[in-house]
Formats: sequence, structure tokens, C-alpha cells
Amino acid sequence: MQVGTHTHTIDEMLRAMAQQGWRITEQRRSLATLFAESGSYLSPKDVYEYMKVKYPGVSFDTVYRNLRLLSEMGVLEQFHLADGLKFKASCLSHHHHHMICISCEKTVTFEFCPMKLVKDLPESFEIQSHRFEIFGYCSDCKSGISQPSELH
Amino acid sequence: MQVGTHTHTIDEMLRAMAQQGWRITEQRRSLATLFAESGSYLSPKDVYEYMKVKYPGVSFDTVYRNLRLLSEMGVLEQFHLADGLKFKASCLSHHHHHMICISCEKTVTFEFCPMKLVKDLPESFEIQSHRFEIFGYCSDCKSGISQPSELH
DNA sequence: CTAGATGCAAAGACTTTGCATAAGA
DNA sequence: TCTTATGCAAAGTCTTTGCATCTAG
Repeated sequence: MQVGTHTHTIDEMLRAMAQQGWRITEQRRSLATLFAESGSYLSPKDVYEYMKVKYPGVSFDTVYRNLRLLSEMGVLEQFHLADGLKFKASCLSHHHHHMICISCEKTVTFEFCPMKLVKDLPESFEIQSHRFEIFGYCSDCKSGISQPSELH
Repeated sequence: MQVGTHTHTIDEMLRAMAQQGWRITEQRRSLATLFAESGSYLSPKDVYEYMKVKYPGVSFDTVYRNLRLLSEMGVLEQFHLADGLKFKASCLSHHHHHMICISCEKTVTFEFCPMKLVKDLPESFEIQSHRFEIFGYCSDCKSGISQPSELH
């Protein structure tokens, strides 16, 4: 579960799909619901397991197709955590960064952006984007109960 | 080719292996040479292709095994770029960050570290590590000659 | 010598593709 | 309706494993 606010409601996600001319199918509605409600990092398998409950006939390739489509349109973001590829609802509301628990993957947003202060950068580089993430243990995991997985 | 300095010479890498009780085989020497000389991001396939030249019998699994071992001992670092998993000689000399060209993957180091200035972070999080990378176009790619690949 | 490393082959995990059918708009 | 999305099956890609052989120390 994410601590910041959920930046995408289900409706926002569905609206985004419709605007780009995509159909709102049962499966996609289900996908949007999952990501809007969970707010956490989900693997294709997680997503598949979840959707199978409501749509027993759902297939893995549909999950993959929709995850990729939603990523391409910016509704979801992809991450490579230590345990593989994961997806999360993107935070489009405003620019910010994340602290991620390396044990439970709980994510907390914060406003500080290093690009405002960065200096002495190599010249002649046309900056397009950046990544800044802080990894550590959240209060629940600090005690070391669960085996920390190695994020990079 | 990397712009900063090569932080691992072949000897440093071999010494590190020996210190951890590993054997210096022909293939590992070859691997060390490749990463020390190239300084860039290499996929398992790149590595395999390179090693095959000198050791025609080399197998893919040996490449994978050694890449993983070298990563675990910190001689190499893993990255998930847009075109998949890549390895690079780690920069152990001192702490710094990278600017990476999203077209050619050329990498430039810089000294600024956001952790020195970060503030207003959420409480009760035990910080372990961080990532900070800037993506953009290097001077050679700025003109837009090559199709930019999408790093995340 | 002898534990550790390699090469081969095979299996495994994950992801994508082709095509007929089903279902949004 | 009629175009897009789905489910199925199959193939593809990337990575790991088991085991007999080889080799660095």
C-alpha cells in the first residue's frame, strides 16, 4: 500500500483510455480498479492472479498486452525491482520522487527534487529526464522481521 | 566508451576475484579485460559474442554464471536499460552519479550527490541506498542522427 | 590431487505472436 | 455493424540447472 495519495482514480484511468480511442472492456476496467486501489508495485503475475478471480477465463497475454498499452499511454509505470518487472499507477499529478522499502516495497512520496540544485554537470548534454529514488527500511520492516530483498 | 576514468583495471578485478577465493580462469580473465577496457553497458549477449572470439567453445551459461558472480561480489553492476539487462564495471573508487545518453548509452560521471542536500523526507525510514541518474542526449547524439531508445 | 569451473544439453521462466471468436462503440 | 480486444495455443527469448569432464591452485 502506498502512503502518498492515489494519483489516479479508476475514472481518471478509464477516461485516459477512452480519450486515446481505446475500448473500455471488462478486463481493462478490472485492471484500472486493481492499480487505482492497490497503489503498489505489481508483477504481471500478481495482476493475472487478481484478474482471474473476477474473470476466470482471462489469459496471460491479455494481461501483458494491457499492461504494455497502459504503460505506453503513461497510466502505468514500469519498474525493474530485484524480483523482476513490476507495474504501478503513475504519479502524474505533480513531479515528485519516492522512498521505497527494500523489504516490503512500500512507497512514500517526497517533494525534494535534486534537479533544482544539481550543479557542475558535464557540459553539452541535453537533459531529458532523471531518476531519483531512495531505498531503505520502512518503520514496519526496520526491525528486520522479513528477509530484505535486494533492490538495486 | 565511458568518459569518466575506468575505475577498475583488469588487475584490480582479478585481485578481487582471487581475494574471494575464486579461480582466475581464462574465461574470467577475458571477462575482466572486456569490462575494464570497454567501460560501457554490455548485455549478456554482447559479452558472449566478445568472448566467443577468443574462446570459441565458451558457453552462454558460463557467461551468465560469471556475470552473476561478478555482480554479487560488486565488481560489476547490473542495470535494466530499455533494451534489457546490462552489466558495467562498477565505480567503486568514490561515490558519484551518472548521466546516460538515451541514444548511445554513453555515460558521464558527475560528483553532485542529492543526498547531501535532500530535506523534508518522510520520517521513520531507515535509508540504505539511493539512485540518481540523469538521462539525455550526449553531444554526438543531440543532432538526432540515431533513433533514441527509450531508457526509463 | 581435488574443489571449483566449464561445456553441453535440456529444462524453466517469462513474454510475445497469429488467428479465429467475441464484444465494445 | 465493424473494428478492436480477447482467449487459446504455440513459438520465442532469455536465463538457469544437472551432470560429466576438465583445470587452476
